[in-house]
Amino acid sequence: MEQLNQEQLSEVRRQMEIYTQGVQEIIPSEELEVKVAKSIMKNRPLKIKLGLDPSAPDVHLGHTVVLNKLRLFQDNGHVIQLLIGDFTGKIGDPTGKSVARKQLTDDEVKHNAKTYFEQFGKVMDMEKVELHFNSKWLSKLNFEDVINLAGKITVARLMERDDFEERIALGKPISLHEFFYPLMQGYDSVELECDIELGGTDQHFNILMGRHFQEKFGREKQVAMLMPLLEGLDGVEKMSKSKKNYIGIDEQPQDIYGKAMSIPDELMVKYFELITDFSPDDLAKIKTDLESGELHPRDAKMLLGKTIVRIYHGEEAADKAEKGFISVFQQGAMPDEIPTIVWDGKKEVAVVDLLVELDMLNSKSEARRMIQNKGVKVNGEKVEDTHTVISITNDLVIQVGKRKFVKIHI
RNA sequence: GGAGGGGUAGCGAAGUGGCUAAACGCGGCGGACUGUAAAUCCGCUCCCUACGGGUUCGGGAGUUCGAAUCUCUCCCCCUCCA
Repeated sequence: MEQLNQEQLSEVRRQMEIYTQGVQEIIPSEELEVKVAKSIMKNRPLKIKLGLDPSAPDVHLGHTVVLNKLRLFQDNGHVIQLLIGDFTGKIGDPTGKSVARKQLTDDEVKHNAKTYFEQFGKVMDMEKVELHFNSKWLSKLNFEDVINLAGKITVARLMERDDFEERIALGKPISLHEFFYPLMQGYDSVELECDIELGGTDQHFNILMGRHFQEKFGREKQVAMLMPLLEGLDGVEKMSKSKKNYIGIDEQPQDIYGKAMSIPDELMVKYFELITDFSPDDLAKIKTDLESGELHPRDAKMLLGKTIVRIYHGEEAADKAEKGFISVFQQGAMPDEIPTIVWDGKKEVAVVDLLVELDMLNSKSEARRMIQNKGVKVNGEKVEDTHTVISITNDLVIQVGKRKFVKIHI
């Protein structure tokens, strides 16, 4: 290999520092540096792949851990390859569930891809992103091709996958088709000739399959970059839509702020590290101040909430969200902005009916319970009796629990 | 192809003719205390025309005064052997 000059060498170091920050694992880490060096020397951008599940298009903060990293590559002139697993999605990820994933129509896939595109735009420059669908090549393989592909990997190797190992130990079933999922993901990397594949640590096995197959097909092997998984609001499970423990980047500022405030303290630092734009120095200061007690955990969390809102909605919205939070939750006032619902029903309504019609609760029984538990307020006054009848007036405010408010307009 | 085990509320799991709208645990929700954190405590957790009524225990049909519990049948899942 030709020698890098001094300037190029420091450029390699600069980029490496950026890329490796906050990454859980790089496999193998030396190769990343080689790739970056080559790219700089030959002035050829690296291709960074990110695989996406076409069935869950709501982007939340968990995704942004990876997206932020991609963005850094993009900022330095490298090419991001977004791969929509439209074909793979039909087979189903081996998650231990017996229920087969429902097949998506082409329209749904397109729609979901578009949603990704719009939401990713908040983090990266979509103009420069390459978009791919793996059905393009996977749907063309015939049975012979598939057998050939399968011949390039051993069963023993496949069974090393944590999930499979676990299920074998527990005596749970593994369908044969599930073995093909890693094969397909690996083959995608062959097709895309990617230099790096990014993903969460849960993608460890699949991403290494990319290396394996690239080698079998005589291509240059990709580097695996694994980002830590972000736990959701419950502090235990990985953030995901199905667990309902997520903060969506599309959500309202107040909601984002509020949800951020409800994360367990132990998670704060991790959130700061993975989903905010603080510099390593700032992060270090927050950490030490928290430890010394100089920074109250509550205040740190408020800073976190404000920062997240700022990133996705701007400075102004962040200020507003914080002020709203202080007045509503710390001082018990009513929020400034309450969703308004136009009421064209009767003027005199039983509370229980009202709560259901406003869609604040699912059934009258639930409404009665909620009232008995002292969780319903009308214009700030607690409703004591389940039989209460409300006279509807303009701007009447109904509150359920601590956070649900609705204002009525006639 | 053979043998066996199983499908109960969001999940896990009791219950095997009336006392079961169904124990218990988890989760979830509300309240108290707080910092919409943790811990703790209290209450709730099928629906409704609500001191009562209606529909629930994989689907359907039956036996019975009465079934999640018994019979038949269909569907689905799992384990072991070949």
